[in-house]
Amino acid sequence: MAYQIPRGTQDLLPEKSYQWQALERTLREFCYLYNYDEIRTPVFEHTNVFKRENDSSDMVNKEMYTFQLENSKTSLTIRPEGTAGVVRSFVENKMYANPDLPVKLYYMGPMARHERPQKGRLRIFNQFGIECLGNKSPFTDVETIVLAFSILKALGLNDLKVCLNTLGDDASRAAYRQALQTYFEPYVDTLCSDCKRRYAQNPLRILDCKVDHDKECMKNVPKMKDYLNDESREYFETVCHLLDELEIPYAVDDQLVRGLDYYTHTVFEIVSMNQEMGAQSTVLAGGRYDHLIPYFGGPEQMSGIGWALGMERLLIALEAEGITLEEKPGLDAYLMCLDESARMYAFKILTQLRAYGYRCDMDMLQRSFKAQFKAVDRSHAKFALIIGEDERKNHLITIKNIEKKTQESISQDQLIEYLDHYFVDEDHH
RNA sequence: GCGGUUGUGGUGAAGUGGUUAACACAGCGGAUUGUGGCUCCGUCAUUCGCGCGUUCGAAUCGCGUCAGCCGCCCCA
Repeated sequence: MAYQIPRGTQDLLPEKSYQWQALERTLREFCYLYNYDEIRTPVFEHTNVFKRENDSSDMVNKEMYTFQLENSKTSLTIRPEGTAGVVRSFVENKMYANPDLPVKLYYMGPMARHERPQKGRLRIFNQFGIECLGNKSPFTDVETIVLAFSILKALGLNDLKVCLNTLGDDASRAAYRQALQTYFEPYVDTLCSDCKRRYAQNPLRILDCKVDHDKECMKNVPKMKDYLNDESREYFETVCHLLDELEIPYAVDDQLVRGLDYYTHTVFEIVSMNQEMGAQSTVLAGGRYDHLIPYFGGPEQMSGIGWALGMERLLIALEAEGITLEEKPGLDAYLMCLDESARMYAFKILTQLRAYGYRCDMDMLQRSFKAQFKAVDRSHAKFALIIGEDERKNHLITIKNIEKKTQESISQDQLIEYLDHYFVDEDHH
């Protein structure tokens, strides 16, 4: 093989494309219902849109596809996530001036991260996400979670777990961070090498370390909730209360620390509990960010919240639960051309059928009668239209109902009427 | 970035140093010049991910490389 697709990328092949279209349709319908509008931002941005000061995440520091063209000083990065570009656009286009805040946006498209591929993880993968910008209210937080949960439920998923936590505001977080460092100080030497690094950089990450998870020192770690100031605690309690009111099931998980550094207050994840998911079972994740809009030059104090779902992972979760969204639909009719002298006649009929809105195709390989009939079967056509020398001479079409195995010859100008009768009157369409 | 595992036609898969690379499915042609899904016959990989090496001889052995899968890290 001379050419092959780059590692960790994949072609969306025709047999799967109907699944994707059905998924995209459902996502758009829900956004329409919740009054979210679509935004499309570039697949690459200036590198500093993603690489922000103080960001310690692997995604930003080790996994970005960053490039610089030979004759250019501009460093560009293929987007590893959707939020930064959307917030950049929100500010750049002064959408914060919209009288009706929050501005509610959704996006979908490919993201690129240089990671080692495995189940549920690709180097180019597709995310669908929403961002709700310019309003800070527990109702807004809950609206986004309800939207997320409703979409996954509507798609048919059952083995779901909604995990929820709060990171508090800056003051709460700083206090907690300090408390963790004080707590872990005597234990630093016993922690894994990654956690030694985390201890200094981002001690919150020690909490969800799998290596150190069962160690003695993990039992009495300080809890975030004990370091929340009143405002942060009340905000989170209201979010929980509203979810209870709406009967959205969730579990508060105080070990939940999102990977991206920009989150504040509410963070959440929806995980598929299905055994077949492999190690990457988080299907959807998001949270509130108080600092991103100001960072990009928008109004101080303006907050946003959003989430993203991995479309490939979602499709894995659906498959794991035996859910097929949509198969390729069969043809209305397949034209069999039995004699080359009749090809033009058949081709005109094909074109006419399409002009009338019928989904059809014809044999182009001059195959045997038998082979053409097999093609009819493979196309799952309702009708086979058999056209040869006799039909052409007499302006006839032999039409065979595949399911009923009945067939008759009709005149060429009766064909549309014949099909309309079948598809419209008998409601087979 | 680290570890494990795999790589033979459109698909599944045998072959572990010796002239023509099993077999099955799918495809195509025919038995049955215009009525399929059954049956039978025929046909379908100058080539075994790619490169280099060992050898008289390599799909089979060695090295390298690329890729798939699974896990770690991390994340959707």
